[in-house]
Amino acid sequence: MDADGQFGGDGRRSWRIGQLAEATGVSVRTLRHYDEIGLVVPSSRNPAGHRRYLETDVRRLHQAIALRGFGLSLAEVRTVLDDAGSDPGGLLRRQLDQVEDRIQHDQRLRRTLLRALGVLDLMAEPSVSQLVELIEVITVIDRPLTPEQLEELAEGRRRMVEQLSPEQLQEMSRQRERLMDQLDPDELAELNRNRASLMPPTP
Amino acid sequence: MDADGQFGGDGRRSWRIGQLAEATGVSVRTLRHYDEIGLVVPSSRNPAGHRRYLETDVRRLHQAIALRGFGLSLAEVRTVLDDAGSDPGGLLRRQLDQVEDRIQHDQRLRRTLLRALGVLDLMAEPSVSQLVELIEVITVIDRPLTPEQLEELAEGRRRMVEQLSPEQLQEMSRQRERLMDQLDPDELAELNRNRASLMPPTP
DNA sequence: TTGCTCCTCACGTCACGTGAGGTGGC
DNA sequence: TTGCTCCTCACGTCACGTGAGGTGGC
Repeated sequence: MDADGQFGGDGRRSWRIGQLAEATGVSVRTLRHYDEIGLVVPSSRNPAGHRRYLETDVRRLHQAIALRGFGLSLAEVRTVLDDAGSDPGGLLRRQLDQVEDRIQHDQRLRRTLLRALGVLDLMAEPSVSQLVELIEVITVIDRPLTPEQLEELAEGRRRMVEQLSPEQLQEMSRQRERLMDQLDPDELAELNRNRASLMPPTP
Repeated sequence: MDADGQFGGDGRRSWRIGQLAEATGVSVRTLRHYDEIGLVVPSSRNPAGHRRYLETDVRRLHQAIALRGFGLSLAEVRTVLDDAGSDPGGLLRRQLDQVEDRIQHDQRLRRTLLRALGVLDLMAEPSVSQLVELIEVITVIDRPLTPEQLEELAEGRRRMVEQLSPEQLQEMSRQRERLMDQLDPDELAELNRNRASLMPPTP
């Protein structure tokens, strides 16, 4: 039986590019790319020029995929695999720093988005232009709203509500419920805290 | 005084591209790029072809920068600013989902890196090739090490230590301290927990 | 013999960075 | 007059995706 592989004269298993892609979850194009840049070059080709990957190539590929998963660029992956006397502890340490920075940044972004969702809910018929103003308020000012801004929001809401038909009002409340339903309890709690924090501090 | 701006016949302030870049923190090239793709096009040019940004352009730019900060692509920023009847709540919601996914992914990666740093510390003279094997063990297997693997690590350590001079041993311990010093208390605690969890469960 | 897999170009993507070579403005 | 700022090409980056057009393998 030799359905998913092939054995050379030396008895060692070899892989076709498609089989290897399937087995590792990367694309055939990716394998060709790694070959092109010399990162993972198949040990041989068959007479027709088809790539034949041997065990040693497969191992190197697995290593490359793992390192890439650590966030290394392909150039960095190459220097590590070719061991340019680099320092593994420092390498991991730098990667750790990068991930932690990105987590920090994303957590700030997450809070901003939750805050924006909170304010959006205060507004009547939040049009995109209003959203954009809101974003400016939140990101540029990044402070609790002034009483005037709150009044402006409330006034806009009143004006809109007056002009809406009962059906439109119902639709709005349905939309709002849908939005709230999509938030998990943690997010909802944070959103409510944010909404409260938008109000200027009571003296 | 007209040192950092210019007023047209209609009395409205206009900005030169360099001033605007300075004020907003984006590069001049970025402003030219936004002009090229029609995202933020200056309202006019002076006779020599120099871009003149008016207040309205500056506002649009601020909005674009804010939306880009939310992780939108420039194409998405454009559709939002040009209001293709898009739905702001859903937009924010999708962005929130994306950030939360990325946070999850990065937190997993962070744990893997900490785990790898922990194992690295168990090894003697961690060469890059050992690091790479380690990575395979951690990412592919992702389970506590077997007694055999632990013994292999310990054996490698013993063999290395035997061959090292006292100076080399001292240098190694210095390096290890430096590595540990760079970790904050939270990370150290997690690393120690990880190191403990690498051992197979005691029956 | 027929699909299926493989091959090599080669252009496209995304958001700009980076010169090259030249002209206007204070 | 001298810098400084501005201008327009136009290629480079990064890790592939996506055809186009053709050939080998089971």
